Amino acid sequence: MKMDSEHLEILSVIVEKGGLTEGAEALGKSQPSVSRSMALLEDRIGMPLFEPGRRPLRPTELGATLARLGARIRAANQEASLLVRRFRQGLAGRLRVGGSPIFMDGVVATMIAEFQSRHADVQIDQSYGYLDTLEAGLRNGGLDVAILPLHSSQVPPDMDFAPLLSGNNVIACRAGHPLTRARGITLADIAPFAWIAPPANSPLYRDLQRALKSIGQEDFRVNFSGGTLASIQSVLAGSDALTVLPYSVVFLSRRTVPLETLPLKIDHPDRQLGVLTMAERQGPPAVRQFNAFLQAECERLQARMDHEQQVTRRRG
Amino acid sequence: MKMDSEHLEILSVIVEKGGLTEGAEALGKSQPSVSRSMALLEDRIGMPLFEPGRRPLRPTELGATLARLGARIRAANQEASLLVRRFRQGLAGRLRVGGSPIFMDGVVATMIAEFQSRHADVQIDQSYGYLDTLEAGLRNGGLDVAILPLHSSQVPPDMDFAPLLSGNNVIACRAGHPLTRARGITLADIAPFAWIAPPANSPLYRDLQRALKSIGQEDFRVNFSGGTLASIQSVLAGSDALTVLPYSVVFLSRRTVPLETLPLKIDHPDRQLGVLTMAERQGPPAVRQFNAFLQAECERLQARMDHEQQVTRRRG
DNA sequence: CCATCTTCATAGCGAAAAGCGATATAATAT
DNA sequence: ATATTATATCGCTTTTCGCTATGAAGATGG
Repeated sequence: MKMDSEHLEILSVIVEKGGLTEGAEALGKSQPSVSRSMALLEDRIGMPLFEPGRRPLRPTELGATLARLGARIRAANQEASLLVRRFRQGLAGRLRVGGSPIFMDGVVATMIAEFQSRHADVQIDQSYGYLDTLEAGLRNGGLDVAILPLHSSQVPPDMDFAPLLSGNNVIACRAGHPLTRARGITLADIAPFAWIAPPANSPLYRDLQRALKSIGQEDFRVNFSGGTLASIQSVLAGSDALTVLPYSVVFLSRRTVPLETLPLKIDHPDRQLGVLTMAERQGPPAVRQFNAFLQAECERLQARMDHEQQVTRRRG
Repeated sequence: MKMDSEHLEILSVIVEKGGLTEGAEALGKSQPSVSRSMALLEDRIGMPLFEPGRRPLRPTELGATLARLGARIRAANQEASLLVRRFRQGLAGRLRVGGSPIFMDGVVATMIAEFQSRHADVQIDQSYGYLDTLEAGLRNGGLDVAILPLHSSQVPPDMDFAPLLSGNNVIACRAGHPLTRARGITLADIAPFAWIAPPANSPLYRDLQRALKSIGQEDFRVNFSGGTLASIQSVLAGSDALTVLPYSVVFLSRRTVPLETLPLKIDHPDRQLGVLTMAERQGPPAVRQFNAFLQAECERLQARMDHEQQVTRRRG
């Protein structure tokens, strides 16, 4: 014998408030309405919920016990309402974000921290991957957003790509590296130094190949590879090795790691770092909030980077 | 924004069963019905509960979270149904029973133990009092049943009185008391012995006065008064004092306390021990169960007492 | 890649319920 | 006794619920 949860909730309010009239007011309903609801409930269970013939309506033992259960139901319901409200505002939910490792670690992670502080109940699942993996993740619903460097021609037709930052790569080295003292760097200057290579299947690795080829160095010596950004930073800072990194990563890393960029023009790929999402599915509000947040943060970052480059250019 | 608890319950079943069709079946409803309920819920909260365009219907993050809350609601609802069922059968509830102290302690308490073993979840609140207190208790709803000795003329018009046992009083003494050896007891025989008196305002006290008057003894010496049955039994068993008790109390007490009754005919009041209840209000099932139980137990007790008296009479 | 199967959504309709205001009735207070 | 307050009932409309029938859209298997 299933009973109406709504009725139990009404009962709990009536018992709590101590009367039909007050209960009805608290519920935002008319007194006759709740009266009839209770009459219906009493009919269904076939037992009185209130002591008969008492004017300050007093619940029977059964009524009081059911009212307690009604209160439990009401609490769950209110929690549900609250949850929905927070969800709508993007303050709750789950956000599955995947992206290329270096950029995720070097740029996005710092922004996620800030995002979390404003949207405390958004759970973020971060994962790493390159275009094919991320694309599949978006398609099968395992991923809400993907963050990676992409050229507009590579964007699948059923997806949207929102650029965040220019994809400029630079050659990075430790601060105080011998090469940073040279004025005009030549191929011969960099030839002696070993290289730190990103994972062999990463776009960044291909960028490295291409960059070196563009300045005439076909062959290069790799002394470290396969590490995530944290390892790369450590090796970079502790040796005279060189590597190729997105400028944005170097820019942000310098807050904690003493790095510099070599004033060497390399051929950087015609790509932008950006956010790839499914076109139709605009996702839960938390996703939209996150995308908007990333956009804003990256704009600020881009401005700071542009400013610094002007200063550097004036000086150098 | 209040949401329909019923919808949350349906959602929880659907998520649990893994599909609309199976969920509908589990709920005993048609598939279109639950489909529409979910559509309605989605409209109200303005967000999707299920991933769009997926055939083995999969809930969104929000849907899954709400489903958990729905499961909580459903559990409370089921508990309520169970409670009602138990209540209807008189297996749960609260029973407030008041009565005259001696009879409650000596007879009713032994029966309550048996009742509790069959109706485990009936909580019994016992209290003591005489006619006026008990009547008031019944009237103001503080008491479900009252158990006391009453003459039919004393029954208030708005109440019912169900007799349980004849109200015969006897003079009780310890087993092996000097008087029990005498054949025909005279006034002179009992004159030397002191009396244990029930509380001065109790009917039993008036019975004592009346009984002694009926056998010619106007004046009597009281050496113990004011105790409950347990005390009276102890004093009785440990001294040569006499007292007046309902025969049923003496009968049952003999299982644990060595008592006898004097073969002295006393004028016993024209009353019966019985159950007084409000006429209209037939109370919750637990109350009815209890009344019926008392009735049956007392009938058995009466039969045993009648049997014993025949035996005694034949022997004596 | 097409046929088919399963699963879900929609339409249409009758019954039940929930909502309201007006009003009757009953219990307490004065 | 009368006034007051609290609850129950009535008549009515709107919303929701339930069903059957049917359409649409993945998933499946050749």
